[in-house]
Amino acid sequence: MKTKNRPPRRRAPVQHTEATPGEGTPEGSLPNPGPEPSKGLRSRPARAAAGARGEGGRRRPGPSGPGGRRDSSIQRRLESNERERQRMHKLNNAFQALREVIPHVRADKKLSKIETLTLAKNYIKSLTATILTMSSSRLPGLEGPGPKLYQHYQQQQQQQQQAAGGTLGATEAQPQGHLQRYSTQIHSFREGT
DNA sequence: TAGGCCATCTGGTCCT
DNA sequence: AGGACCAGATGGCCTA
Repeated sequence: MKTKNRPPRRRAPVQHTEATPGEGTPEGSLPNPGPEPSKGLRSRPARAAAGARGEGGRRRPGPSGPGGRRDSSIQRRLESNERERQRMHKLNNAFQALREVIPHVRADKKLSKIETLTLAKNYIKSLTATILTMSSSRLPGLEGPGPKLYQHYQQQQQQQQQAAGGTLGATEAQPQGHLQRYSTQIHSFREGT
């Protein structure tokens, strides 16, 4: 496993799309839709030139005709790109928030996304097991062949695993239920109910 | 230099 | 209809 201790990289949005690559539109000559750091974005390094060469992004199969897209189509694409960028930024923020709450050994190294998810899953599993074990051990009348609550939990896990074809971690369903309830609560609070 | 990770673009599909 | 979501493609950056 490699170390990934590097400053966060950020790329400039490639604001192009109207001209087909190599079709006479000079790099960066596209209409700049407003000032660069618009829409609350922090400054992003310039990389606008890349787009005209088809960098970062699927190449279009070919020019659908001379001149490329219509202006309205270009505008929609640019807006869509911006939304996608924002969406990915939000996703990355969520990853960062997750990194900050999972304890891990390599505190000096940034966890990759896959590592973050894997650790989070295991962390939740261990916490769940701990809670169940502790709570069942403190409940009266649960002596006998182990904590019944935990047994029930394990049974659930097995059933879910079978239902999912054994490909998914069984614990996914459990936190989602909690999230669902939490989300419902948030909405209730917002609406003052 | 290869491989891992990532940001971005893009078109398709789903959802509201 | 428009936005969100998704997955493929591409290239940059970084480390071993």
